[in-house]
Amino acid sequence: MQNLIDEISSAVATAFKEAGYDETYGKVTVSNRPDLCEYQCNGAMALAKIAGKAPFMIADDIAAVLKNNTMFSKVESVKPGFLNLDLSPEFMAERMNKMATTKDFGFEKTKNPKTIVIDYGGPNVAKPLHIGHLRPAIIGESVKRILRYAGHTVYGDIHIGDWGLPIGLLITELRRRKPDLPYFDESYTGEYPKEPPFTLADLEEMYPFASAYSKEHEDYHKEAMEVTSQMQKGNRAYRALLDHILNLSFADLKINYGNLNVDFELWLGESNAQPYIPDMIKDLEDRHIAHESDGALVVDVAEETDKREMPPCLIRKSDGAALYATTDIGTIMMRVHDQNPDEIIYVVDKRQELHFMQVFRVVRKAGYVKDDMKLVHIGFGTMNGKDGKPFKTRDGGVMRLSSLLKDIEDEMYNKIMDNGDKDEKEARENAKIVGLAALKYGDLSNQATKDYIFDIDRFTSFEGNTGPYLLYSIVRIKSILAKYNAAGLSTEGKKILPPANKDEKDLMLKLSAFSTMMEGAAAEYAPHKICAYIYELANVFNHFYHETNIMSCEDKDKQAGYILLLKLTKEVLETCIDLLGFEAPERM
RNA sequence: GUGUUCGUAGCUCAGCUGGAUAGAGCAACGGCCUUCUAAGCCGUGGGUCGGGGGUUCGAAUCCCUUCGAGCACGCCA
Repeated sequence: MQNLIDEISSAVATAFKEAGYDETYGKVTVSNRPDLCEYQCNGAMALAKIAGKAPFMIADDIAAVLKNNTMFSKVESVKPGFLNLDLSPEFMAERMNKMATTKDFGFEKTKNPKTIVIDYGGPNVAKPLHIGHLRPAIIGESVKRILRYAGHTVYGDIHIGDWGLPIGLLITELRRRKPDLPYFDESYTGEYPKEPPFTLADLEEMYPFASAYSKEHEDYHKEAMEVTSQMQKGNRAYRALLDHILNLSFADLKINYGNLNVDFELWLGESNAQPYIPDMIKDLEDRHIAHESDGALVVDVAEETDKREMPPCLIRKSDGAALYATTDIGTIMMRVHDQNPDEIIYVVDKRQELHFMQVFRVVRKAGYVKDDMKLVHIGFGTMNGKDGKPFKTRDGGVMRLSSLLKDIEDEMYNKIMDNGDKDEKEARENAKIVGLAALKYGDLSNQATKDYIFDIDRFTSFEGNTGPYLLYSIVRIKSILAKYNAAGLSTEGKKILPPANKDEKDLMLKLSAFSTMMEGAAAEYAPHKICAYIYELANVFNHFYHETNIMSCEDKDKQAGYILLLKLTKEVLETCIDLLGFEAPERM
């Protein structure tokens, strides 16, 4: 079903044509002066100069044509040349009923469905998730859901860091501690044990130790580099250890991402891209796309139109090792081979903008991606503390994600209990659900590209533009729907009636904006647009709720109409929060 | 140094493909619970949209300039 804005626009455009003007000026927008009208068209003013006619005269002509259109209850041309429009209640009701009974509330899926890979994880093996992994997970998951809702086929890839020196360090440290393991016996030819010789906790303790130790001891560092190199070349024992490390890490990551309500279709990592690298480097050399510079192999990616200095992209170090960019190029080749996507989206810290610009240019220059392949870097900003500096623990360290989640859950729990809830078990469960919503909404309601201030008190507040406020609004609707059903009433055969007052109409107008909002959110990868929308929707609902007595309404047709309207509101809100990656409890 | 992002109310943020009086929330102050969850609703005060110039009938929005802040700039990932 057509967008409301488009439907109105096309009616106005037709009027422009009928009045003898260029119909492309018939664009309608939601009014920025709700006290004056619901929708407005400013086309007459833009057209005035070209048409050589005063803008208000044009607006008058258009208004005259539109006067008889039953879509509108008010058509007015105002002073400089505004065209002000109100929709008729009957048209509004028809629109609502259609919306309530059409799939996805009448939102039309894209006419050009794409295959998209979205890269939004980036954790490292054997290291716990920390605060730095929060934004990519939250934003990436939401963007994935939004694009999927828009009709695309989307694969989320965790893109785990499982290839570099960290693995070498772990193996080196393991050998130092347990030299007698069969993995370190070069004459050993049998099967390696199925059970890992360490736990995840061991690994999490070993890595920081090894990392620090290697910085102090040159020979240890060299050994780790050698082990890394051997592992990358396919050393059987080291690969077996890598598998153990990966298995433990994956299991743990699944739990931790699960707690965030985040999941991935592809559990691939840097190691999976390695098979593509040797041929890729050879190809770049053979075709003289890459050349040597100070002993390293680089690809020039500067373009004439560059305003900035564009340093070449390094793809091989002078010691022969691959780097970050090399792996990312290999990963793109792997994705082209496996999913053949039309678009790849990276949800990665904005500080890496230059890196992605270089990588994207290399793959284009080398022709590794089709010309119309879209490569996007959604660079998100830093999560800062209240002091405006990057968020840290009290002692200045990097906070674990699990600690952060626990802090928020506890904070929520205390607030719920303070609020007079007596059931501790339910309070606990709700604290988890509402806490996650508080966290995600707090993050997503900001534009992804901007830095933002993480303020646990503000995010978990029940008041204002917060996750909890939205959930509360949904719960209120659920409660009244339950009461209606419990009273043995039914909306069978009933319809949403034309709005009788401003509160009803405002709610309907806001609901009608859903499709347009979704199009914008999908086109711009902008979860914050959904946040802004549901906040406004919750506001108009709460206002309506406050002004309207539903259960005590004598007129059963009217009452059923209200219920249907609330049901629609609830479904739209629930759909939206699902796209943001959280859910509402039954009661609060 | 070069480039880039940003600067909107005391605080946290929307608005930025140009339109009518720049919007929310928090904080402050004042109302509304014997009636569907007051985690709600209503109201009051608070802004020369960093400064200056330009384009335009019209600029928070586009262009230039200046000040201020963050970030990135070949062998880490």
